[in-house]
Amino acid sequence: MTADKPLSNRDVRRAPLLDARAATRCPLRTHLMIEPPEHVVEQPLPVDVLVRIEEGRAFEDQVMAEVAAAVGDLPTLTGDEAATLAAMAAGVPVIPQAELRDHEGRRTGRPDLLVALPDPTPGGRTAYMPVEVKAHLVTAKAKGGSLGPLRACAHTDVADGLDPAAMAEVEGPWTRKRTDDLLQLAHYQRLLEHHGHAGPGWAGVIGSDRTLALVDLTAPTFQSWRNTTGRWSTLEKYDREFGFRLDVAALATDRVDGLTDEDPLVVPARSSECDRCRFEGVCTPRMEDADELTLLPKVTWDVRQRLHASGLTTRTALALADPTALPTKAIREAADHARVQTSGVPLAKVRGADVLELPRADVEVDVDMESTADGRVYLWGCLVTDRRAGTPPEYVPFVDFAPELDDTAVFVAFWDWLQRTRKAAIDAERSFAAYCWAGGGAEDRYLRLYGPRIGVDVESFITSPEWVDLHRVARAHVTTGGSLGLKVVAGRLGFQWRDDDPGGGQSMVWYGDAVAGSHEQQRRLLDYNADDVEATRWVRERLAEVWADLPRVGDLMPTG
DNA sequence: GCTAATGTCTCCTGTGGCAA
DNA sequence: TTGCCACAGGAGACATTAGC
Repeated sequence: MTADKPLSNRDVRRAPLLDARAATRCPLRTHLMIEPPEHVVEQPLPVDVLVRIEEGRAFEDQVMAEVAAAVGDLPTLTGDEAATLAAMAAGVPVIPQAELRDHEGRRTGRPDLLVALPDPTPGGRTAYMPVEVKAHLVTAKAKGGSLGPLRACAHTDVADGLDPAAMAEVEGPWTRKRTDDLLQLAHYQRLLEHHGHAGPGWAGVIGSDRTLALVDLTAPTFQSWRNTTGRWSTLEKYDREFGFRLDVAALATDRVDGLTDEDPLVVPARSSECDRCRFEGVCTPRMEDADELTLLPKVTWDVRQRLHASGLTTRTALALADPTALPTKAIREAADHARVQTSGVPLAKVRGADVLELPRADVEVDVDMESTADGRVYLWGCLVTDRRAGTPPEYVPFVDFAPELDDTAVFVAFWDWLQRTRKAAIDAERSFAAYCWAGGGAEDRYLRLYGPRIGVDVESFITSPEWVDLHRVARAHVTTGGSLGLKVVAGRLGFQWRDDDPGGGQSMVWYGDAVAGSHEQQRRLLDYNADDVEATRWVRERLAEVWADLPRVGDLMPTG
């Protein structure tokens, strides 16, 4: 299955070569990289993102070193195209850090490894499959979000030669489906085809547990766009996505060279990529000016297209639409978000939430934990409030900043204190409740991790009415017109954090300094955690106070 | 009894939210 | 950046019903 027809409808010969990320990247970013706007303010990546990237590179270096040790005689290419072509021509079994270019297809790429396959190409050359090293899981526990049964081996098995077609499927785990990984491998496969060294479509990903998972790029994998009967292979999806970016790049190049004044093929639309894109400061004002629909939660590009087709092209138009005429629940919710965003109110009651059902108790404990990058909790922070006594809330942290973290001991101290506090409340004939802002369920997950480890029954506590997820409560009652994260909801209710940048990821960086002995960063982490538990208490108190005065989302109208 | 239409249920899959 | 979870919509399997 080769790309036997041009992927683009335009003359792309002057467009720059696009790398493997182009097919998954925002197409407008591809355009702006070629035709950058005048005033781009470079936004440095968040520190925690940079740390993750660095960890990913370190992992890759380590894996590559292990592969080199297993192979014994690995050539050193470090991105040399001529050396890569020479190595392939010579049939070198494993080629690291390859560099491939395809000027006709306007492609360039650097696969981590090229591994020779047992059967040659129809042209009699050595066939290769591309292999990428990724610092994330390549296996899944179940069918959901997977490619199917796993075909896998140890990463060092590349030293002995691989025959993916002859490998048996592994019992148990499935192959995780990650679109960005798959399209990247498809990009390398097309590069190998260009040079006449492609295999039949096998590729591999070495994951964080050093499993080498084999994938078939020709297998039906993706739901065809607006086609419910067929499925596309990874290569077909890649061709469609890459071909569109080529169109975008070709037009951008022509505009830069003054050959056309045709409008760009893409307009700014919000996606998760925006948060780490250097053009975010350019696109967001444009989206605000255009009253762009994708500024609303859950309005993806596909939903936006459906709304445009029905004549709803702005947030204001959607806010004014008759809810009963909107086709799906998701779009009706998007219309409610539009009402909040266009009316300028910070918070509104969701439909059907007339009575505030917020569990309260005489003794209330707000809980928030912080954990290390490898998933061990070093801090359980608690804010205890005795509402009957009327005394000020007290922050009680259970923490270990030692280099040799004993996270189980931290949990034991936290759990014992929580149960003692609960028992004392009940003995004094007072009601008790503990609150968290769970969202993704991190607190529950860690309780279930540590509870069995120390032999205590956390399950009956988690499922009891005494353990309250305030995020769930908030979701059932209010909308911000956007995120329902603690930072947003508490902020809309007037809470202010002491630290300028109280992001969860930032705290991981502070933790590294704290473990190294920085008392300043230890204090900062405790303050940050104390603010988080104070914020959940604030949400509970303020929500009860302002509930009666909050507008109903159905009553909101766009202003201005 | 066979077939097609319809309804119900479960699983799959994509997406978003949240945390670290 | 990754990982996990929740949710919603769609697809497919299966059961039921109506018409012949």
